[in-house]
Amino acid sequence: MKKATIIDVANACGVSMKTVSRVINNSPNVSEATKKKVFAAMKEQGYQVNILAKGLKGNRTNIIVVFADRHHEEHLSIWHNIMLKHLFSYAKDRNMKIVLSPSNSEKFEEDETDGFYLMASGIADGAILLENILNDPRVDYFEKHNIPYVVFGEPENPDVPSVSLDNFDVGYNGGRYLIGRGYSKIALLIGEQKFLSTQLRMEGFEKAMYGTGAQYHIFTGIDTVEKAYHKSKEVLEEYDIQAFFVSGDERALGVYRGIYEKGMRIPEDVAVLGIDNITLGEFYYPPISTVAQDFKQLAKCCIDFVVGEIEEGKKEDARKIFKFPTEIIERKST
Amino acid sequence: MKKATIIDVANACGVSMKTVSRVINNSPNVSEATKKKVFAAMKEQGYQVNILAKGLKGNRTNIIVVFADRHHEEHLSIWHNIMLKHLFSYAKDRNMKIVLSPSNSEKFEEDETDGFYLMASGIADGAILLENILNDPRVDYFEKHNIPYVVFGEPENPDVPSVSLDNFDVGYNGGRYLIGRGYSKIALLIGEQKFLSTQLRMEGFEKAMYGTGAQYHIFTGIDTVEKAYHKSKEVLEEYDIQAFFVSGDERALGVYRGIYEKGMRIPEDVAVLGIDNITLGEFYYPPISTVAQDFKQLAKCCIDFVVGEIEEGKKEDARKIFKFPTEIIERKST
DNA sequence: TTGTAAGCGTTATCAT
DNA sequence: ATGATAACGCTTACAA
Repeated sequence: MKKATIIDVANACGVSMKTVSRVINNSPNVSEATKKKVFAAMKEQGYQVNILAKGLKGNRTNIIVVFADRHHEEHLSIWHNIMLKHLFSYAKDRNMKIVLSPSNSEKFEEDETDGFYLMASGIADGAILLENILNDPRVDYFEKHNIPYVVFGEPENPDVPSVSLDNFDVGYNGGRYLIGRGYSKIALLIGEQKFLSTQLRMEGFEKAMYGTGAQYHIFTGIDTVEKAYHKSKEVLEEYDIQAFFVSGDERALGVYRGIYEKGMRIPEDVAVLGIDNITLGEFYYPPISTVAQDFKQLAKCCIDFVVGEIEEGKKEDARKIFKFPTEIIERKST
Repeated sequence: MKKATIIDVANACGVSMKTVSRVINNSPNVSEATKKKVFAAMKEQGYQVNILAKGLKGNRTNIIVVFADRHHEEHLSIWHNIMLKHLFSYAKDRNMKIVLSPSNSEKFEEDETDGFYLMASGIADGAILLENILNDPRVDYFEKHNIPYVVFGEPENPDVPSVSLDNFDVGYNGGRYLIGRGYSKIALLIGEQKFLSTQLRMEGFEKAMYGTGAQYHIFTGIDTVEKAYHKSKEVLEEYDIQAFFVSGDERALGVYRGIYEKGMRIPEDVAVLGIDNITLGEFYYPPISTVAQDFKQLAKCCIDFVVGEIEEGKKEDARKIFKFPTEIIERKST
């Protein structure tokens, strides 16, 4: 069955294609009568606007692409699930379509298989980059071609529009909280040090430790559940630790296993504090205390920024760095 | 900066646009010399094919859309993460782009925000529906418009191309395994009964129990971690249970919590067997035994089927129901 | 209020 | 082996 075009609809109700076009885009100058006729014919024929044709003319497609990096191949985490949920749902409120596409920052230009191709063709009006890559060449592309975008993550470059947690605050908040709860021998398990977010979290944490007399150890490069598991066992063997502060609730589950395998209890023998507040964390045993982020607000901010630029164009003077505070959610692991 | 078109490239090297088009699509009749020239000009100008224009001409875009249903709003689970990872990665091998889009089977036609719009515009060559919905109207759309697609999930209708686990086998395998391990008081926690996959798993499970003298209880409607948690506590209060068989490793984590909160141990007091083999399951405490599916093969099958139809058209006589066996992975929870 | 014609970037059909 | 020209479905001048 062939799809109905604007011309089919026009013929069906004896008007020109332009009139149909006007109705679709609800231009002001159409009589109510013809409008009715046209709508009827559209429904009758199951007509749907062809975004391809619309986009080819350089018009808005109302599509925003979310790029999830495929650096580690294992690209989607529980964190992504929650973020995407809010992204999808808020985009709908803003009358935008969202698609998720994998993309590799390293060779997006040659690779026809890379989701970035969608941008080059004008299929999408804007983009959200999940995960900030150092000196991401895609950012240059966006800038060069004046495409609205925002990166989610700690901005390395203040000229890049970004939405992120206040990562210093994450480390500081968590550290203060643990000190406040009376823990004074703490291990921080955190991701790769090359990321600014990692560095800031570390700095915040150290600031919180400063002057408290607490003993602390920082272990970087812990970016998978598996590494978190192994490292936690190692740490428990070598150090006398009262609490783990783990960057990422998901990874914290590995730490739970490590602790239990050492025959210790949570929180009686060792406490665990996570980061993120993923839904699943409430069902760990015991439910994990965590440095929570407001996913909904974060997602809203990303979409609002990009849609704003799509609708009103880029403005030189506009604010483009957004940092959000975090909040401690105390459950049973501390 | 304006994007380079085929005409820009053509002018740059003094050939016609058609010749450039030939080079892009590597048609046979082009001399090596011009081919070289054209490639050079393309690189020089940073030329990338415009999928929009290509698609408008009715040609292949090499895009496959994966639809994740937004029935429960919380659409993406850990299961999806793993499946998507393999879908993305195998699609790349097949030289296809994949995008994920949310879509609601109920009102995909009116809702401009629904990812289904991508299909209607011919942006994508084919589709994969994750999660099988009863009498999904989108399936009718695909059939009517002759669009290649496959649904992942137990086929309710044998005319619908589908890829799924052998769900009877899932229940049977798991049940047999538990019996074999000596458990004779078993609770099965499983999703909504309206789904055929649920029914088949139940049937398989009951078949495995049949004649063994085992006592078993089946609880349906357990489709979230939270429900699994509450139900497990309830069950432990009311019944004398030796093992839980939980549909979904992710939900099984809730059962772990329920068991521990009752002061029991896994597997000494109660065993737990999951389904899926999600990566995280290895880091539960104790690591969960599970009825495993071969995600990679499943993903491959989906892509191969859809790409096959895209390339060779639909064939009436072709096989279109694919069922895959499962395998027990024994870890420490049983 | 409505219609006509040109063009967006590509590929297909003819020619040469 | 290469090139001119017409589509594809839509929007946007510009007319009427």
